[in-house]
Amino acid sequence: MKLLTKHTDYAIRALLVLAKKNNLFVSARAIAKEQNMPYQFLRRILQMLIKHKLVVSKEGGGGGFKLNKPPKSIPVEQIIEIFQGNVQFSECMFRKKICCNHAACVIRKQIQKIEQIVVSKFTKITIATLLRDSI
Amino acid sequence: MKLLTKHTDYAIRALLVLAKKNNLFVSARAIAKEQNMPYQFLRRILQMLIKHKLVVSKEGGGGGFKLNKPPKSIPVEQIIEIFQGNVQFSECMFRKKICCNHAACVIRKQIQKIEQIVVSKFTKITIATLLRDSI
DNA sequence: ATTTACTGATACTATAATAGTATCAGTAAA
DNA sequence: TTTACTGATACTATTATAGTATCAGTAAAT
Repeated sequence: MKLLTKHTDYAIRALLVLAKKNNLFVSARAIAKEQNMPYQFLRRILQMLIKHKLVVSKEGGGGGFKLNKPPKSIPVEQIIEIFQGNVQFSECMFRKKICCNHAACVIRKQIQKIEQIVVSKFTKITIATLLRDSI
Repeated sequence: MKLLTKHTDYAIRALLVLAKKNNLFVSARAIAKEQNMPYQFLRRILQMLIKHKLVVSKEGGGGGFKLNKPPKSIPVEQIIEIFQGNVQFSECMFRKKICCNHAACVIRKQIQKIEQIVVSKFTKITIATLLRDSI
């Protein structure tokens, strides 16, 4: 039951680092070192975060990344969506083909309920709440 | 957020078929046909269910499988454990190595809470409750 | 100007998990 | 003795996950 992949996990930790440094640019190198993450892997993750407007970057020496919105506006749910796709409805789908019992499937309905709970939990957890808890 | 793999999904459906047929032996062939599952794949799943004492088998012609306990004593949580391993604590572990921030990790604590909720939900859903809902 | 510290973009590889297939040996009812 | 079944196990295909490597460009510092 792996709820988070490494992508998501690293992304959250990177965003927490940026949140702590407030409005300063922090380089990928510095984040990777502090959080003990593989540098090139982290860089790709940061590129994704830029594409989804969660962070902005500054090129050149002294450049790096900083948050593009307040930590309270970045729910973990959104980060999961970026790196793991839609949280709901991935069950009972198989290779783009909807499972044969789609409409009637009891199991699917139960799973959906649980997924909805998980989503609502992850929506309430934000970079801000994680930051608060980690201090 | 794939909560169930095909193994688990097929296992649940197979157990539902057996629950419906009550105390009669049903062959893997018949289950596979009714539920539109790959036959050999299902057979391996049934072997696992035997190993974990959820079903018993009868060899030879007219043989097959039947439940080894009442449907209400088979929570979905147990089936998940059999095919997907322990539901909890799989997060923040990476290749048998515990993540560096193990003790202090805020994210891990939040995930654990959510996992516990998921587990408790899946414990309440049993073959009996699914059967009831499907009629 | 040129070195240095950085990002942008993208191609590549390794490993593990998931899903599915195939085969042979044995059992028991018809 | 054929037929319909299970037991056991080896094999393959596909996808997801994780991680690496490289080249081009930018901008501050010297």
